[in-house]
Amino acid sequence: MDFSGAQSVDRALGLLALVGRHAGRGVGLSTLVEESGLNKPTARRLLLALMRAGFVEQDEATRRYYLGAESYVLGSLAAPRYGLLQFAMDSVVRLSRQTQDSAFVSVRRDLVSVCLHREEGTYPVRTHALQTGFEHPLGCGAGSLAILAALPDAEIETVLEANAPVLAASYPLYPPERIRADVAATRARGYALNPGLIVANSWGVGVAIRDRFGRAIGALSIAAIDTRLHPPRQAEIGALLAAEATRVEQKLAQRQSVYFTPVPETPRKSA
Amino acid sequence: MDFSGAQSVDRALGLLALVGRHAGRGVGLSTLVEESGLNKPTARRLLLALMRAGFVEQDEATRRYYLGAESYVLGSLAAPRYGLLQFAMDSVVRLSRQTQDSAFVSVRRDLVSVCLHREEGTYPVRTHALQTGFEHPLGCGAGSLAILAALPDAEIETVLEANAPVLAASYPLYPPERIRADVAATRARGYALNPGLIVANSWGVGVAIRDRFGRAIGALSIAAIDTRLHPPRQAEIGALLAAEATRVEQKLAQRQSVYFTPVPETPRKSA
DNA sequence: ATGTCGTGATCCATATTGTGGACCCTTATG
DNA sequence: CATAAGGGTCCACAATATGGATCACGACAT
Repeated sequence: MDFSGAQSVDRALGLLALVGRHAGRGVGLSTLVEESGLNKPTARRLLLALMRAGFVEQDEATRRYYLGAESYVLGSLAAPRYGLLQFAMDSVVRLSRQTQDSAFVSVRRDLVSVCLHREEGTYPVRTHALQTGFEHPLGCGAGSLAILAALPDAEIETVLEANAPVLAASYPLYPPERIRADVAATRARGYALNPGLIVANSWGVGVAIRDRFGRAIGALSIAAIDTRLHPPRQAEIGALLAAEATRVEQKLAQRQSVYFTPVPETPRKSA
Repeated sequence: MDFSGAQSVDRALGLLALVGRHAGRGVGLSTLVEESGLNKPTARRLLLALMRAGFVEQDEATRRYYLGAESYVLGSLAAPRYGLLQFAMDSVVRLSRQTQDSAFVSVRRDLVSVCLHREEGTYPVRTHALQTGFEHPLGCGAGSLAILAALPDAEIETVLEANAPVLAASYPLYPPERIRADVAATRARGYALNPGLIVANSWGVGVAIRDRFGRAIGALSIAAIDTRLHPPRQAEIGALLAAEATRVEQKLAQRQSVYFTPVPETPRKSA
């Protein structure tokens, strides 16, 4: 038993994450096969295991795969430690109401940022470039860039290096130098701007959310078509985002201190 | 490739669920070995895989295992489908304030009920029989019994049969006939009562939460020492719980209909 | 100091376990 | 009614996980 081992577990967990990224819409087997790089029998076998454990469910009629109840239970149990969504929800709703555009919370997950929630705007022309579950390398997209820019310089370099292959392969508009420049601009401005680099005409403004120790753990952002994000409105929205980010940070700090209250070990029953 | 297969995945997912049941407190390796029935090298190897994927984290200093960020992300992505906690949170807080006792939301997970959140009461003498992450077979404990009693009779029998081994092994005070009687009493009364059967002197009152289709998916409950749960107060609390359960059900019904709005398939980037 | 118990982590020969190319079935499509 | 696209499955092959034994560390107790 050296370092690695348990390869089927790695693959299964990768699949599970993949199903999660499609939550809400559901995924077909062939999409999963394609995105995971596994082959059909293997993917299916692992999905059966995930279903046995309740982490994934399959719609009998459409045969599409969705996250299962156990995934939800697990996340709820992890919430005291990482509960960004529950504290950011109010802010996202408020932002979307105030701006009439779609608002988002994203969370940092290692080298990428994942969109946890999208609150639909009321303005009739909307961009659907970002949806719940979508992920982008840190630095690509408004929220994602806001998170990156809030990291220490050394960490930024580590992240960019680790992301280099993905960036080169799938984000042609994002060479590392461009991201470094964006980081500088973000810091100078106070908010991150994505001028339609992922989907043309779909612009975004984002601000980072930090934990009690000052580490960037996520971001709030707003997306709209380019004509609705001219510089003066950018700055306005940037200020709104910053104010809401502060509120979220306060709630987080409060709950985190509760969480770190020592809890005595207790006997338990297990199934 | 017949029906089963992917056994290491089954074990890994079992371990993951187990770590979740200890979330907040963290678990040591030996506890996991004991509770999972695996042996040390295997458990460790699987935990390494879970850590590689970010579902589990290990505290460098204490070597205890906790749920990781990916678990949280996954749960947040599953929330639109199963979001009980986010809709019940308000009610639980209110219940705990009103009664001064500890209040809980539990969710049904197949044959058991899992406590998703405990809101501490203010009354100085408190029972700690139920904590976040603990699970009991359906029928054992106030919330758990409330859920069971809300199921169709046929399903109750199926559940009791499937749970028979666990009940016999770990719940000596809960023979199936006793549970059947409790179900009848619960239905007659309108709320479930646990008269200290899991931990002596720790009583509980619970009411089920149903989804839009009338299926019991979880429960709200209150726990206190026996002297604080004499019959008149039981009934009072039962009414409070029923009122809050209705509120949660309304929020759920609303959000569920939003969820089922068709969403067009969209191209995505994946890491 | 030093013995010993509890816990965490790891080695490595064994055989059980997963792998994936080829194939079948069902449902949409022209 | 042909054809394709997607979902699901078989089975010979070999790579993979398994777990008893062992080591490493820290916390007491002597």
